[in-house]
Amino acid sequence: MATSKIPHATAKRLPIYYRYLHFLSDAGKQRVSSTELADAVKVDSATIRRDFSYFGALGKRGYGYDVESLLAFFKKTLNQDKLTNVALVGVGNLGHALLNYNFHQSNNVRISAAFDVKEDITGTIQSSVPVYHMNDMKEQLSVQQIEIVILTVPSKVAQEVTNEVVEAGVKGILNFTPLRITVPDTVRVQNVDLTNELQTLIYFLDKFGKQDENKLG
Amino acid sequence: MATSKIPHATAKRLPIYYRYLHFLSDAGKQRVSSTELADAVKVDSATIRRDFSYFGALGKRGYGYDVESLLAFFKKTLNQDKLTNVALVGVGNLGHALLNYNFHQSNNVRISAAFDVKEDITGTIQSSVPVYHMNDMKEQLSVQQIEIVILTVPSKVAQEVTNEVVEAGVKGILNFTPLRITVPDTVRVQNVDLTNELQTLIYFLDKFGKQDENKLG
DNA sequence: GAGTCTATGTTACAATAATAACAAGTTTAA
DNA sequence: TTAAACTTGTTATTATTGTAACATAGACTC
Repeated sequence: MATSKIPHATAKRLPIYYRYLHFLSDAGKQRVSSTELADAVKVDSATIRRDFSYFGALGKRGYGYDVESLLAFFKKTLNQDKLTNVALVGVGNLGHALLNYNFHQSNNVRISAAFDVKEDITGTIQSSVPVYHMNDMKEQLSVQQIEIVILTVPSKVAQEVTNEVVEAGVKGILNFTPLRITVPDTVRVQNVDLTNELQTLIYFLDKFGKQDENKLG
Repeated sequence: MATSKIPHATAKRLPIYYRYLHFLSDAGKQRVSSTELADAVKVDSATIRRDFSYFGALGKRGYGYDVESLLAFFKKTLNQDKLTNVALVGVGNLGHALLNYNFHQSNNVRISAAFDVKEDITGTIQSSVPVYHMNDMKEQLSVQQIEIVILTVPSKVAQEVTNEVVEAGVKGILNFTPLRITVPDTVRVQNVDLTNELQTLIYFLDKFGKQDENKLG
């Protein structure tokens, strides 16, 4: 099957396409061209056509892509046709915000359990999500057959907690801690590093600034 | 100057190196090798040496890198030696979490102003940050000479607000909205798309799952 | 229904990034 | 002081990603 050798770079763009198709569909648009898409998602039109072509001929020459059928195709490809249950580990500032964050809106994802050590919230329901004590994590993850975990614990305990969720059979971790956690290669980690993003922005900004100065000088 | 042609991929890794050097310094370590670093930050040791070499010869053969001097070098390179003031636009769930998020801890960044339209929080101070009304945004951004903005507004108004901050002279936007905003090419955008990250993770997970099945079958 | 127009899918090319390999300094130990 | 061990910096190689170009299939017009 062709889908087994989708380039990483392509795979990362699929959700972006998917979301914009959703938007077009909601707006009642029937067809869309790669150029139009390119403008909206800021990806070169040739890249878009190339990305799509890995999945076969999804469009029609001289016409473009049919919004509904393309949307349906990506829905299936991105597993958006079935609900994915995930767990949130660490209900601090960021964790709380993610509980409220509407992953479910354009995304068929639900946070079905949260875990923390703080006695004042364990046993309660936060933003419609039950919060369990970390002691019960392994059991709950197994029972609920949760394969994906959002990690928002303090970095001090990040590796320790990671080991635990891996033992519980988790296969994917969305890692919000600044640490690069160690996992067996059957487990996939996606890092979201807020500080990094900001620092990178500052770094590039400064470079640009200097260039501008040169131009002026 | 060599620093003007640092590859993008390298630049994105600099903050990761910086943070780990910080950790090593705090732990009192004197020296570190590329292999050791590689293990901690999950980047190939050759890649690390290559990355570093863009900035000149930072290490010593047969010895490794001196933690303190490397840290000092990156501190300067990443502009961590001076405080960067940023503004937060949109004080919703995520915005609130980011106000509490400790950017300042290992990062010399401070959120010095926040903006929103909600009358119940404008004029108040949230997590030690004054919240202004969106109507005063352009003025405040200019007065406070803020060049970087964290964008956490509803996607509906994302482009509109973007235009405004750009007019106010902002040069970098950390975009948390799922929309790919349009800016002049003097402005840099760094996208942080939480839904995307999660979807990408789900996508890859599914592919791996299928592969495993094949292996078993 | 023939001709023009349009936008895909693909092929060829260019740029960027990652990895491997190793020569050349430095350290360390004897 | 010498040699073995180590680790960088760099060069050569490979892999990945992005962009350009265009032939081709199909849509649209009259």
